[in-house]
Amino acid sequence: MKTARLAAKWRKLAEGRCADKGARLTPARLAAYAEMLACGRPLSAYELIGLLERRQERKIAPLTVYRHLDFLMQTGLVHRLQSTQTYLPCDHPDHAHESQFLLCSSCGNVDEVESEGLETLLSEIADQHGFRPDNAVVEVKGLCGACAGGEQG
Amino acid sequence: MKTARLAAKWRKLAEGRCADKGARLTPARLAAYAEMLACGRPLSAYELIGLLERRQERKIAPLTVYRHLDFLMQTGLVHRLQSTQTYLPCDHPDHAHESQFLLCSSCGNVDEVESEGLETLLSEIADQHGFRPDNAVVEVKGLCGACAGGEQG
DNA sequence: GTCAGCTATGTTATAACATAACAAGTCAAC
DNA sequence: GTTGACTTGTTATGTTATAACATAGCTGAC
Repeated sequence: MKTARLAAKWRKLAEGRCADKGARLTPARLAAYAEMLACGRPLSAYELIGLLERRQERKIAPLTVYRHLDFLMQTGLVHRLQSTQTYLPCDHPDHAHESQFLLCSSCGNVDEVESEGLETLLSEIADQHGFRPDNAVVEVKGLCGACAGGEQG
Repeated sequence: MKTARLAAKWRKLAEGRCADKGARLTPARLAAYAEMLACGRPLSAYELIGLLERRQERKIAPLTVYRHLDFLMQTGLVHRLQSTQTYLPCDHPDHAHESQFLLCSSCGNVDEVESEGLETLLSEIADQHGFRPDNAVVEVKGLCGACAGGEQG
């Protein structure tokens, strides 16, 4: 199978994470992951299908790719951006974590950040409302430094 | 047009908010809003279409309802839950605000909360990353008090 | 009042996102 | 090498959202 080049470091991390969970990082799954890493920006599922089809020169059914995405999300290698319905490789696949995202409306770049303070505060807020939190979606839209800077002059 | 009953208080608030913006709260828009309020839980666009069709005994095109939803979101009367692709009347339509949501995975109930502290913290985090925030999606999934309590015994 | 221009709505079609059901292949354990 | 679980392929369909264009209705200038 023709796959995008994937830096050894990332492959090692991905394999490690799958091994931890007894999950099989098959060639097809690795190919999807590699393509996402190579792309460097969030992809819709159908964009990913297109890239994989071009790379492998064959048709790939949506369901196939959705299954790969589900797998990669479960292993923590990939995140889904709820507000744009796109998928993005995790920036810190070396450890489990909750993530928050800064999405630039101008260039489309996405910054994945981790803030313990934010998680704590969210827990407190939930607690005040008698709510037992499981996981939180935090996606901030705005302008990244480069785009905001360029705008101001 | 047959529409769901809408408490005078809510209608006044809605009319006020539209008047402020020079926006026209037409019967069709009001009908969509009233249906959402009457329902009391988040609705998908197509669920809303179904309710409106039953109420008015005629076919309604998706685009029509999406337009009403866009209008209601712009005027701040309705929010979209990104993580479930559903729509929910705002709990505090008397003033503009950013909102955070607590979504119960068990009963489907959604609590809309406002936390200045959270907004401040999000701003700080954005700032640390040279990011200029515009708006933030904050949706916490978990169990509401009632459901968490029932589970524990 | 009526005409022009804007806003809202209706209609038909299609794009984009996601899953269901079932068959076939692959891999690991025994 | 057979069994059983997991993975992938195939076809079909469900769900969410928008495009393009026509019609209707309000609004303000005259």
